[in-house]
Amino acid sequence: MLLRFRMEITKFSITPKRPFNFEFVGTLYSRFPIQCVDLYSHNTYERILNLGDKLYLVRVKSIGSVDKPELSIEVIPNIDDKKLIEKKLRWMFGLGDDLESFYKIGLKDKNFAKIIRNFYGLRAPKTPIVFEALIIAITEQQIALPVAITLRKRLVEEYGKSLTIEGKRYYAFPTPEILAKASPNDIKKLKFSLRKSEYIVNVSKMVAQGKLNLEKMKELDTVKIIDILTKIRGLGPWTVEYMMCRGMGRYDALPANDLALRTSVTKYLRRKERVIEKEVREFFEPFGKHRGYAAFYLIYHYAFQKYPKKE
DNA sequence: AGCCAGGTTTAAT
DNA sequence: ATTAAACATGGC
Repeated sequence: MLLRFRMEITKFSITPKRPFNFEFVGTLYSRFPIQCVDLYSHNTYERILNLGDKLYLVRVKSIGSVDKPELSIEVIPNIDDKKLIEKKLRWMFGLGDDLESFYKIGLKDKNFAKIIRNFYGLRAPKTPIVFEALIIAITEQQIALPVAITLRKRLVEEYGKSLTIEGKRYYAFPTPEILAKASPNDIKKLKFSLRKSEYIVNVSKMVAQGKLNLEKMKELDTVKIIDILTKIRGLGPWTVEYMMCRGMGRYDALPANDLALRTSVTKYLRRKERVIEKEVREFFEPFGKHRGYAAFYLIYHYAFQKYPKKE
């Protein structure tokens, strides 16, 4: 007779600071039909977290409201250290972000205030570790977002470890160690350009060998981080600044040369010709150290029009 | 069918 | 110090 094991589940809840609109998490991750690591459907966010070299599936649902947020969490398999998961999730959902200060500045502008009201409680999502944001940034260089996401999915399914739960296979984002061992030609087979493949393997090696500690770099000055990282082949200013926002939560960084951002600012200012990087920087100047957050709001204001919410 | 999309490097002027 | 070409896919 067969015994069926039921995987043990850890359950708990998190009370975020208000405002937090959990639905926007879903909108962000289900905008494109292609989903890979961050999954969202049926009002539930799911993803694999790699903690202490073990994989966990985390499921998050909202059981509160924007002004009285409450999240219910499930972790499979059972984990003793709930605090560790909570800390990660608070980071990933941007629950510690200073929305208040950002809103205070943004509300001064009549038009920008409209965007803020539209996206009230939207928090910028962050990757669990900086490395993931860096690889995502490299993947997204110079190609359309849906294309980049397709490529990323191939990379994840080729190199990410996976966990099968309730008959469904969930992929973790590939670790630096795994990508360090890959050959650029293999990654090229996934339809990456050879250059990007080389960038990815090279930087993964540096991280895996301990020559580059991205987590530790969070403490450095913005200029310093950009200085150090842009010396690495394949990492230009855009890539580093994007990584700083998405992976380090450093919103004093601004990926000002981002084409979508330039387009967004152009539309906002009702200009005919696409503004240049310098004008983007000037535009976000009033936001000070929240400029990256303001950029995030503006870009999504227009992105939601271009790629309307699915489901 | 052709142009463009959330850039960076290398190699010319 | 600026400018151009190469990289390469997929969506419209």
